[in-house]
Amino acid sequence: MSKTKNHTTEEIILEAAKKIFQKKGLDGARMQEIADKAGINKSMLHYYYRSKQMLFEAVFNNAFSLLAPQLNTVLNDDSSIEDKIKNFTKDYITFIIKHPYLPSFIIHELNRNPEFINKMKEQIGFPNIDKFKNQVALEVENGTIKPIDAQQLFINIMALNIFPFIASPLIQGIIGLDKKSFKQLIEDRKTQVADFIINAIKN
Amino acid sequence: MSKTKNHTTEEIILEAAKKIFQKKGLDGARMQEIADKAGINKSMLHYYYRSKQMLFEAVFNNAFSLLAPQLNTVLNDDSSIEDKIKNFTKDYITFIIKHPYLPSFIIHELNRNPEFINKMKEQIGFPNIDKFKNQVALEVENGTIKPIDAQQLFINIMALNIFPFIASPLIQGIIGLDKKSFKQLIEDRKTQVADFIINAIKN
DNA sequence: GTCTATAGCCAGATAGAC
DNA sequence: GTCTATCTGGCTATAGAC
Repeated sequence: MSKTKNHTTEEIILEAAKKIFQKKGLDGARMQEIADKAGINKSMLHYYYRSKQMLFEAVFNNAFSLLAPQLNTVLNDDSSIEDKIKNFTKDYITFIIKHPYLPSFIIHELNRNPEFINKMKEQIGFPNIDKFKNQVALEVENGTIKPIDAQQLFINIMALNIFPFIASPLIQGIIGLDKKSFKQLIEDRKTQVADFIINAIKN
Repeated sequence: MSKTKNHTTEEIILEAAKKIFQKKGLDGARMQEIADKAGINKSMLHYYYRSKQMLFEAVFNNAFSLLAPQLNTVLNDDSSIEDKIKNFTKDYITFIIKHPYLPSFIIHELNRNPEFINKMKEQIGFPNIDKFKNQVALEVENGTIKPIDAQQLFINIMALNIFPFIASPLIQGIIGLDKKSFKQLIEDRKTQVADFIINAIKN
C-alpha cells in the first residue's frame, strides 16, 4: 500500500515540475504554476529543491535519463543495423507519445546552455557511439550496407525520427493537415522511416 | 548615401531584437538587453513597437519570411526532384551559417504558441505543398523514383537538413567531437545528405 | 513538514522634460 | 524623437508561526 500510490511530496513536486518546465521552458515556467499543478504550497518547492534553478536541473537530469536509453537502442544493442533501425523507429513513436515535450525540451535547453551536456556525460548510461562505429564499419566491409560514415548515419536516424515531433506545428501548417490526419501520417512513419533508411544504405 | 548605411532607429531596434530573441526566446529576452545591443534607450523600444510582445511578433514574422523561401526551393522550384534535393541540401547549409539560431527559434516559439502558424499562412509566400505533391506523383508514375508519399518525403528532406543544426549540442555531445570536427561533419553533409535521400528513393 | 505573510528585486511600461 | 525618472506588478525566495 505504501509504494503503489503513496508518492512523497518530493516526487509529486518533481512530476509537476516536469510537466511545466517541459512545456514552458526554464524562463517561461512559474514556481506558482508548478505548486498549483502539484497541489501544494509554493514554499514547499524551495523547501525540497532550494531554488528554481536546482529544481529545473533535477527535471532536466530526469528527462535526459529517459531519453538516453532510447538512443542507446541504436548504439549499444546487439542486433543488426537493419533490425536496430526498425526497432528504434517503431519504439521511438511509442516513447514520444508518453513524453511529447521531452525531446524539444532537452534540445532547447541545451541550445540555451550547451555546457549542460558535460554534466550529463558523467552520468552512467550516457550514449556512446563507439560500438555503433565498429558495427557500421563491419557491415560496410561485409558488403551488407553501402559505405557510409557511422556518425552521419546516426545523425540521420535521429533526425528522421525526432524532427517530425519537434517541428510538428510547422509541418502541420505547411502540409495543411488536421490533427487526425497528422496522427495517421506519424503512424505510417513507424514503418516508412525504417524502409527509407534501409533503402538508402542497403546494398 | 542615405540608403547604404543610414538605417532608421526602427530598423536598428529590429536587428538587435532579432539577435536577442533568437538566442534567448521570448521569455528569456530582456528589453534592456535589446536596447543595449541596439545602442539606444530602452524607452525607444516602446515608442516604436509599443510592447515586448509586439516587438517579438515583428521579429518572428521577419524570421519566418526568411525561412519560407528556403522551403519553397523544395516545393515550388521547376527542377527535377533529384536536383531539388541536391540544391536545397547545399543551399540550406549556407543559409544556416548566416542565421544559426533561426530554425530552432521558429520551431521553439511555434511549440509554445502553435496558433502563430495561422497568422503566417496569411502572408504571401507561405510554403504550399501542392505542386510538390503532383511532381512526386508524376515521377513515381514515370518510374524515376520509388513509390513514396510526397508529404513523407518532404518531412524527410526537412528533417535531414534542419535537425543537425537544431540539435547540435546534443549531437556533438554524443558523437564526442570538438567544434572543428563537427564543422567538417556538417560540410560533408552538403553532399552526403543528398546522396542518402536519392539512394533511398531512386529506382 | 506545511502553511501565511512579506521581503526584495527586477522587468515592462509610461510620464514628462527637452 | 530621445532621454531620465519612476510607477506598477509579478516573481523568487525567506522568515516565522503552527
